[in-house]
Amino acid sequence: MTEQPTKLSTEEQILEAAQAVFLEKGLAGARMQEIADRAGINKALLHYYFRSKEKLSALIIERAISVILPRVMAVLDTDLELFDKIRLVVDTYLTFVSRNSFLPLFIVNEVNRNPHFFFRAVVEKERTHLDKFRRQVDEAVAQGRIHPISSAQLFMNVMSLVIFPFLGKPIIQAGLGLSEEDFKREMENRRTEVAEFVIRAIRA
Amino acid sequence: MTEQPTKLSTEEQILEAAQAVFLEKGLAGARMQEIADRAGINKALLHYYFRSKEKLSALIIERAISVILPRVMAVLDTDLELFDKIRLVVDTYLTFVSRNSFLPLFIVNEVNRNPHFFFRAVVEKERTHLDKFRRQVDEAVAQGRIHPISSAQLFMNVMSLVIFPFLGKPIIQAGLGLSEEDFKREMENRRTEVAEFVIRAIRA
DNA sequence: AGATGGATTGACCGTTTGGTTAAGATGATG
DNA sequence: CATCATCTTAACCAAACGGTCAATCCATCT
Repeated sequence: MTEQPTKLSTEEQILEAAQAVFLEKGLAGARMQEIADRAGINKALLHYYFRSKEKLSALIIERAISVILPRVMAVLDTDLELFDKIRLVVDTYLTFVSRNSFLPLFIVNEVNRNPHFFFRAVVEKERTHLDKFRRQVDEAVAQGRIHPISSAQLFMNVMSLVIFPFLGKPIIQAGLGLSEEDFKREMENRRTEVAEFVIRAIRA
Repeated sequence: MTEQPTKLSTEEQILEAAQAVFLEKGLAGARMQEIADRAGINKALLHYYFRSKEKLSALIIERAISVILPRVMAVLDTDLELFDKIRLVVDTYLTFVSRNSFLPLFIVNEVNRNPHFFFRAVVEKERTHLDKFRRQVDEAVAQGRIHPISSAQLFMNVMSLVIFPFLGKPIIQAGLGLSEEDFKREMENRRTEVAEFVIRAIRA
């Protein structure tokens, strides 16, 4: 029974602690001391590995984005038929974010606070995937298979329906009087309901 | 031509400056010095009017929420037929937020950071309005006028479609390659498109 | 003019914050 | 065992921060 919980390297311990604190407190609210404490190390060591708060936070932001963005983009890039693609992207995203429910708020926050960084570092290489989705939508409209809708609006709608509930969780919970379990159950329902909602909205 | 831009009282000047800084930098990122500077006053005077950062921020948060929440709730409380109600709430919200585009991010942030405050201070008195909307939806489902959908899911969907684009603006802009004017135009389109999207999705 | 009381200020204070430094562990290598 | 680079620490530092204070300003009233 030698306790050895897959001992993480100091660097990995720091990154996990940093991610936890940054997601919880936000960029400005996070303290280097707290990150060090949670990583079980000294504050000096923290600066030894990652020279400054800025560099550490930039790393965490990039890590957070690069973990979630490709997941969605990969689905949008498949050759699935449009409705199935919508079903899959909704399910993929909701499944993932349910296990990382602080991520959306953090990303949305920092991307708004520093759009340029996000724009250049991550999106420009991923835009091709979106082009494929856009053509697919335009084609379906042209063929009369779906109601006239711009790909931009449809993209926004799917993103909104999938991401927002995690950002607005306390508002929704309070507004509807949902307990933690209630909310979780409703989120589970969304895995199928959102896609069908969208499909009913656009099906010709 | 006596320039006199409706000279605000010192207190009002402070509140406006505080709101601007808090929305821009977030709660933790905002500095009392910057608020004082923007209000054109001394930092000591700032504490003379509002004793601490906490009390000032609590005021701004409450102000922000109480400005936007009743607007939506009032619409949900009207006797309009369901589809018209959806049209109106979408239009009302989008019109208002377009002119206060930093508000949603700020509110979502602080409500997540301190849900209890939000829950007790604001929502409990407003939940009655939502009950009316919920009954209306349940009734429409029972009568077969709309597709089976829980009022919770429908509420989340409308909220999502209306609010998220403002939170995810940089992501959407980058993803779709929209200029500032492009984005603004798409948001203008949403004023009518979102409601019709929702109605198509639920109409039996 | 003098007194009163709220509004306003510059100078100051204690604490917290991100960051540094110099001195030691530690462990692999010759 | 000596060497050397990598880790790790306690102690420290300057700057920034929220907040306070005594002193002034200034309009109003007597």
